[in-house]
Amino acid sequence: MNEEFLSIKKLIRKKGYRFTSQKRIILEELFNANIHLTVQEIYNKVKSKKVGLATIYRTMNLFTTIGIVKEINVDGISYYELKMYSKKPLHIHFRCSQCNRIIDIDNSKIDIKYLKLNKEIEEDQKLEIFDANIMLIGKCSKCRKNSIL
Amino acid sequence: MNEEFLSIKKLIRKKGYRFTSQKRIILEELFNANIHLTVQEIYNKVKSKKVGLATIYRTMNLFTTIGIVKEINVDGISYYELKMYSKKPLHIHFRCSQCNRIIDIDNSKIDIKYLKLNKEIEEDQKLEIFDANIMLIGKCSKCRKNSIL
DNA sequence: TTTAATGCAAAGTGTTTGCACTATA
DNA sequence: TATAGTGCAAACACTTTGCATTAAA
Repeated sequence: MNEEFLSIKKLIRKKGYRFTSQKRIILEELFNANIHLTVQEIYNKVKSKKVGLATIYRTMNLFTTIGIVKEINVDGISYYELKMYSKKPLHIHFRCSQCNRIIDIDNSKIDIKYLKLNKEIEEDQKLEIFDANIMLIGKCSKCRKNSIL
Repeated sequence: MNEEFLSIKKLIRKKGYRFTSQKRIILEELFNANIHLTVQEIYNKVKSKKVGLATIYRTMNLFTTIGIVKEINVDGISYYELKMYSKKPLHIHFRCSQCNRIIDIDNSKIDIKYLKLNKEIEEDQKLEIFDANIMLIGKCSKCRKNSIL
């Protein structure tokens, strides 16, 4: 069990919740996946281990509230990904409208520019930004290649 | 009836759909509102005019497909706003996590910077961006003031 | 007149909740 | 051992769909 895992366990306890075997199993899946998962996807992975669907919903809501995961919503479906201890403080998602794949835009130079832009918005509008959901929609490199062939 | 309205009517016809009284009524509400509306909000405004809920769902799906409206999804609920002929080609939404109000970030300087950043992502990742959903989450100026008092 | 679009109600899908039971602290 | 958390099924909220009817072209 690694350090990050242990400190999440500690956080759950500190907030007054019990660290149940279900929470551990779900958390392990989030660590393994290291990408956004839907409740249904998590359920498919853990149903054999006697974890009910309602528990996953409840757990993901709890994890979102205490800041363990980040929720992004696409076409009415929620995707969750580990937020704490992530190397990426903010990141940009891209959805291909052709193959519906969701990919992360992984480029720290762009992230930094984006964070600067957020700062600018904060000053201009006199507000505070805690978080950002950015979903770009377009055609991914694979689908572009295929349409040329 | 203004020019924009007429060209949307023309577009619907050109795409092979009928311009029904229901589509006209819904379109009028979108013009009046000039802000994101949910299906339920539209329904409350038009139910007295004999427009059914299912028709609004069908119409909003059609309008989204042919590019008349833009759909943004917040916590699983879809909001629609007129897209065509809008002065703003892209715009950034902000949701206050305290009062849950959604506001538009209206600043063309920021929009231009954002569009440039999109160009950069396109080149970096070899993809094409058609559209962007940007939702910033934080505390709005009003709630910030109130929490100081 | 033809047939796309509508209204209604039923079905579908993702999520939440009440309650008896289980297991953590 | 006390009570938060769970599994299950029922309830919920938003959305889609089948079908008879209506109205646009």
